Amino acid sequence: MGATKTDHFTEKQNSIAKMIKALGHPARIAIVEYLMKVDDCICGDIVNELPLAQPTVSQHLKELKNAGLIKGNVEGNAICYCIDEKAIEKLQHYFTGISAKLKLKKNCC
Amino acid sequence: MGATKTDHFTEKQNSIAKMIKALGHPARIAIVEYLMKVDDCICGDIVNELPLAQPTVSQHLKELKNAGLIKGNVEGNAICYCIDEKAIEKLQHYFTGISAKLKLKKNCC
DNA sequence: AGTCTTTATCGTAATATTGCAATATTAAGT
DNA sequence: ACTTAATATTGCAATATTACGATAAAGACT
Repeated sequence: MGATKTDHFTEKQNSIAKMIKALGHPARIAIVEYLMKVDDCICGDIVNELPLAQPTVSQHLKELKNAGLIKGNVEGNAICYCIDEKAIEKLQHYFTGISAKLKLKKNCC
Repeated sequence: MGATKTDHFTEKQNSIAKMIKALGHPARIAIVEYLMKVDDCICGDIVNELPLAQPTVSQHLKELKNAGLIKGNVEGNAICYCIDEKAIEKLQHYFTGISAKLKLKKNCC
């Protein structure tokens, strides 16, 4: 085995898991945090910022993009990557929802 | 290679990535969502709820516990697993923080 | 056209994850 | 002590992820 059995779970569960999984790596957290504080978002700057080789960073960016967490814009020679605000909001709402429901519940442990 | 280079990132980045990663699997999302809506949280019920074999579920529970997302309480013969509210809140705050900062910024893409 | 710069892709090695059958462990009930 | 029930651990096969060197692709510049 080794492959996740996605077909046994709901669309929603798979979809949210995919987004969350994309952020489940320190390099990708670092990328998002960098994009958050910077005004122009050039790929090359990200490569310089991270302690990883250029192909590795490129791969991480691809995964973030694939999960819908960032968007890429061709800017002449370079590429400008930005956080997709809506995706982050989706995650925020997901956790806010869980938190709210937990507060209405008495936890047994 | 194949191993994440955690030593090149900050403690915070590694720590949040670890929590997020633990949720980045539909089975573990399903477990958390199940624990959220149910009043007693017996391991056996989770096994029955999920479309996975008992050892697999046990492993997922272990990962969630290891990441601090759930707590386990021995309840006689069975084990009661509950969501750790504080962990979820931490995640909620993390995403709320990003969202808030993004709103103060003009995104270029 | 040739060159430089920037980013992506390919190929591959190392490691991690997923999933399960078999087995072990632990506590309860008899 | 024996048996049953619930959960964990072990061992292993299949697959995925991470990382990077080498190379390709695409646009800018001369």
